[in-house]
Amino acid sequence: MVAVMPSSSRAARPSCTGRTGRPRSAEADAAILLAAREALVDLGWSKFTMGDVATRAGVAKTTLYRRWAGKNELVVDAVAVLFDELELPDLGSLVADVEGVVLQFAALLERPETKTALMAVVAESTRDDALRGRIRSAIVDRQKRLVLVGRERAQARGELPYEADPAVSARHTDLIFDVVAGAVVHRALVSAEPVDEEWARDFTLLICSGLAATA
Amino acid sequence: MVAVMPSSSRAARPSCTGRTGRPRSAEADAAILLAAREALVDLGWSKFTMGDVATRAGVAKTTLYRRWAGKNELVVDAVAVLFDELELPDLGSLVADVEGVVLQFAALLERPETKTALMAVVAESTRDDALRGRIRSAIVDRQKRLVLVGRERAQARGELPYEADPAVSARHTDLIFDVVAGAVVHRALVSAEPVDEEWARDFTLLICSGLAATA
Amino acid sequence: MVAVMPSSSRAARPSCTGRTGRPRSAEADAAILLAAREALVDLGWSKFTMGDVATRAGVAKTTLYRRWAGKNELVVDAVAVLFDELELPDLGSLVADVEGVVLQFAALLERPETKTALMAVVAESTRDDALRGRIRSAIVDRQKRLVLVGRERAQARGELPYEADPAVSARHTDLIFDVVAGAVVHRALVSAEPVDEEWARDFTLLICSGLAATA
Amino acid sequence: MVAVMPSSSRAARPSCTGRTGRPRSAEADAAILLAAREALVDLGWSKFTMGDVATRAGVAKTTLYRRWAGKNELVVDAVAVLFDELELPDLGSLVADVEGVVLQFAALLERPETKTALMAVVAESTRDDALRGRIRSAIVDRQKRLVLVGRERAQARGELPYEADPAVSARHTDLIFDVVAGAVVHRALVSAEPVDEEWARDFTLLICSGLAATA
DNA sequence: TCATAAGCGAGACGGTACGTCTTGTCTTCTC
DNA sequence: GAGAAGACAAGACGTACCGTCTCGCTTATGA
Repeated sequence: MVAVMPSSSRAARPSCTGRTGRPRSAEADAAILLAAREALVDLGWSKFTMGDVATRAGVAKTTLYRRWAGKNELVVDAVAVLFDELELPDLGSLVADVEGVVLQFAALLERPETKTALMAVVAESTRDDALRGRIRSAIVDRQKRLVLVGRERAQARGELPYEADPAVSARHTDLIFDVVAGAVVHRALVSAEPVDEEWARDFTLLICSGLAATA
Repeated sequence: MVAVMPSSSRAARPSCTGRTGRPRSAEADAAILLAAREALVDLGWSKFTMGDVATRAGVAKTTLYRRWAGKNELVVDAVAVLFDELELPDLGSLVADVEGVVLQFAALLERPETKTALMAVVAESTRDDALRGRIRSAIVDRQKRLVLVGRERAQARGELPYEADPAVSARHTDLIFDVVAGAVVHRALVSAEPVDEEWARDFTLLICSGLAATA
Repeated sequence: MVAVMPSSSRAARPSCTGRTGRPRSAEADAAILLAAREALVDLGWSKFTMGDVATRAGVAKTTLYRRWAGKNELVVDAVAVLFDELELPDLGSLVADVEGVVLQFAALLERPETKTALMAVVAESTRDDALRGRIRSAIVDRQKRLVLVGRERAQARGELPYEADPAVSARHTDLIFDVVAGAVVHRALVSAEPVDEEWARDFTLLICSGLAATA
Repeated sequence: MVAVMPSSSRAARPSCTGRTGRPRSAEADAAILLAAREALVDLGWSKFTMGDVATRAGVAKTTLYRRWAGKNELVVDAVAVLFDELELPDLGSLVADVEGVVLQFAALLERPETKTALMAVVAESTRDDALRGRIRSAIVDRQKRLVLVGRERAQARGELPYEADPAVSARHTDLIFDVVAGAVVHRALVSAEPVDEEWARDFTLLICSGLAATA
């Protein structure tokens, strides 16, 4: 389990530079992110409003806007922490590890706050480079660790060969990440079919066979 | 290329049932869908408004709401037709066919109207069963034909074995569809990296190897 | 009691000039005016809509607009007939006659359709000369007969002198009409106090004393 | 001339009770009432819209709705202040005073904003008790002062006797108010004839004769 | 008798206003 | 100077009516 940085570390700089005046409340930060997740659960993305989050958090709207530029940024931060809970189980084989993480990821995407928020912020990010960058650094890149760890374990076990060229290795990492994450997301949210053990087994078999064959 | 049904066939109620009264204008239908695509290109999802579409189409807002319940439904119909342009090229081998359709799909996702709309309506559909059904019937299920055609060709060529059990076959179709579509969408929209020929080749190789190995 | 002309006689000319084609339905006319009065009772002026009247009358909106230019005109015709029911009772003295007609008029203004419609169309008529003319000919001028009859009776009884000059006589008629109608309307609708027998007696006494003194 | 209370004192809630938060703008209040009167002049009642008033006042629609429940309430407040400009001239005799105030009132009713608004809000008030109360307190009751002052002066001059019983006195006040206001309004707005000096003289003579005779 | 012409019900149409909601900023007072 | 409260400008929302239109049908005459 990767250590989770305090969520405020992603928010707009707290009062570091100018040290005069009342410092920002750390409690407010936590309350806002929690309230944002609750609001996502209760309302979904399209009825999610900044005013509602402020009310739930017992905070003034100004306090939200002082920390986040808008609802997109706030929701990215609110949801990102959930993704950090993912971890690669060590089940003794590549196939078992992949299947385990697929099911973990599917469980995460079943949570209403994740389900409704993830696609929404990605949609917004198609027109907002800064938001895309935020999603990438807060969510996407952080989870690539799972692929890296998985490959290392498989290599240690002798299931996959070592790759000498770091560029090829990075390309490989990205490819696997897109395939796994994309397939699970598509199954869960677009096809709207359950990512159950059967599907996970079929999918894992397909991918791992491909990996083994192309190695 | 699959024949495209007239867009009004997807709209709420064409003047089929009730035969009295003034019939709905087919021109209005076409103008609205065109205007909706233009608005998506110009404004993206979050600035897309029904009023703006009405103005662009030279139509009253009520005319939109008479046909579609809201912007979600309208956008699904406006974008669905673009997906019908996809077709599986016959390039002589499974690998080449898959690579071709991956690049086609990537080109479609590069179009600003598709890029911005697809994730947005999927995000909304997580809270709206009717919308989910509409997406499925207007977009998802219609494109599974690509997988079916591809498999048939590969089987005819001897690249893949015939599957006797129709249930297994359907599971297989869904799996491949989620893997291919999901991976391309994730690469293009979440990772926001180009789906170029190199990536398409790597991805196709991985999948086809897996398919061959698990056959 | 003055004979009431059929209401359609006030509507835009029925098919007199061009005599071919299907003639307008007289039943529709009656049904519409009745429905209009019912709608005024149920909804008041501001919620009164042409579409609602059409529905109540079991008639298409076009049928209304073929006969009346808008809701103002329709309502004037719908309520005008109610005013024609007023008549001057012959109670043996000017004071008694005036008191009787005041109470009749007050009863008419208590009816919800009259109450809500009269002020509304007068308000609209301040910006619409044609409407003002329609109100005058359909309502105001028709009721001046009450003043004329009352004066004639009073003159016959010797309570009021004969006026030789017709211009002075007409001025007098108008003055009395405005005073009586205006006072009752103001009491009933603006002050919103009951026009009961006590008020009618006080008012009649004041006016008749004035008439007697200025004669 | 009676002192006019600041118009905001009639608005729903000035920032009296809750003392936190940004206080309501007094400038906005004044600008809105002015804009409302201008809109009445330019457009009349039926084309008068809240949105138009907001635009004219350089204010958002929400700012209007925060203060007034709808156009009825706003217009009552916008027009009420004009009625406060009426005052009873002291011309030495009851007849002259009444004639003076009749002409003043007629001049007020000639103003397009008053003409179009007064009857309209009265019409609406027949279905809205709160509005009726608002009209009464903002306009009707405030102007009864004119009758009271006129009677006091006439009593001081010996033109009218003192009335001992306060109930009779109040009844008398209401009667005279309804007769004078009603007659002028009816002449001006219903009959749509000019309230000129000749009519004012005839009317005043009739009323004062009646008052003298019944005293 | 049958064409012509208007009336009629139904309901879509372009417009416009409604009253509410949300956004992101600003203003006031309190801590 | 942060924070809570809430007013503010801006503008989209989805609904309701308006008055017009376009259908297909009905009902009268008059050729």
